[in-house]
Amino acid sequence: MSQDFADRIVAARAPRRETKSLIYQHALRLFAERGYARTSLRDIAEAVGLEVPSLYTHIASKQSLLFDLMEFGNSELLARLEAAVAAVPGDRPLDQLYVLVRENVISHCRHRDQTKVVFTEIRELADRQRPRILSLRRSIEDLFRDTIGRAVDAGSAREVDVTVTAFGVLAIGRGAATWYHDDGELTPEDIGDLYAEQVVRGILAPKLAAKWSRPQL
Amino acid sequence: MSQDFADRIVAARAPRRETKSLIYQHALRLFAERGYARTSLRDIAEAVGLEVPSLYTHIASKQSLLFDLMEFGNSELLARLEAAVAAVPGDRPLDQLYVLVRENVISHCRHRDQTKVVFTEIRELADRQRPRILSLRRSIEDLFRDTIGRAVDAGSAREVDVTVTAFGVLAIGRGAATWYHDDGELTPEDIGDLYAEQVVRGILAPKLAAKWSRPQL
DNA sequence: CCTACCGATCGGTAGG
DNA sequence: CCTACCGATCGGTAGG
Repeated sequence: MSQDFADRIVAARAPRRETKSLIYQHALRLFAERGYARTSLRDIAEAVGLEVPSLYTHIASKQSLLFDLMEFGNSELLARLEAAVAAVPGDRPLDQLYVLVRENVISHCRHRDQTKVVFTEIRELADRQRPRILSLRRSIEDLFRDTIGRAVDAGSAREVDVTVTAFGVLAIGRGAATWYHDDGELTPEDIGDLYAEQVVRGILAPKLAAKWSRPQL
Repeated sequence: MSQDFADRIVAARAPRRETKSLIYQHALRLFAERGYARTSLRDIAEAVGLEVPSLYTHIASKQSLLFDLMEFGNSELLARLEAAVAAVPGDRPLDQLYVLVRENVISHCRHRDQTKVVFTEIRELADRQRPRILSLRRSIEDLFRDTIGRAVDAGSAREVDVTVTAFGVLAIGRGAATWYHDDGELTPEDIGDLYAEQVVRGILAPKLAAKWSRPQL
């Protein structure tokens, strides 16, 4: 066995974290651009600067790569949203909804690749992997449902269908990821404020319409 | 050449319209379920009850099948939306917006497979085919932009960003296609009314908030 | 981390 | 509308 061969086998047994990170970065970008089914392991390997079999030092399969990206993407979004709600007192549900919608829009604009992959490629997961991702997604939906529900219960919002309203709000955020560009006139914060105000006014109790104004954050 | 062979060649030269229709029906369903890239011509042929080469009596290629479905889906939606707006006088832009949002939601709920394919598979089109589809999509967007813009100009709506608002409304409709089920409690019309009211109230001039009510259709 | 390789599947064609 | 077939590409493995 030559020195060269030995070095390469050692490299395979002591995988570099940096390489793994590059694999995930390029996989996310390529999955978002072309879709999971149209991205081959050859594409990913080439982007990273490896041969295909070398990828298997770092990942278990193409599918596990997708699963990891989807789990991280959903978890990160959920954490951001929970932090946003927690920053506003619970007795002001309309303001909580405002920051929730705003943070959701901002996150989707800032992490467009994550959004595209997370919401387009669910059907590509194995049946065994899917429940975990759906569960995370449901937690996000529940956060919106709960906040809207408390605004209704407090009499600050009209008696809207909580689930349908929540789904509409979530769709607006995902939509932003499909058209937002960094070189546009509006920042993610601008867009977040714009949608948050429309959503709150859309369900606001009419008696509050004249005096409601955007929360000072 | 046997009688049997001759019959089959004749059948190929005189394709039945019914067969072509079945191919498009099953292709739409399968593309919506699994995605274009994950649907093989073998899947489609099997669903229709043919062998793969027989498909080519009716279609030019897999890609042309997708293009035809996307062109039809977008054209049909545009026609429905234009009809909805035209049914309301032009001097009532808020009511026009209401019926526009409502019809958009209803159409997406009723034609979920079309929605899924039309908005997910654009990247699968050839560069030569894509402009035609993007042009149809832009006409739909313009219809919303124009209606919202006239509501703003008339002073009935706040001075919102017309494009961002239109994209939000369109996203809500597309979103409905992903979660609506025929066996739910709400009809497409219910959901259409719900979202239409939220959208109109969301941009309504505050001075009109107390007295605005859903248009009688 | 690489070379060499494999079975499966793909869209599509030839020819009748 | 079918049988027979093809070159390209896929995810992944053996072995060092």
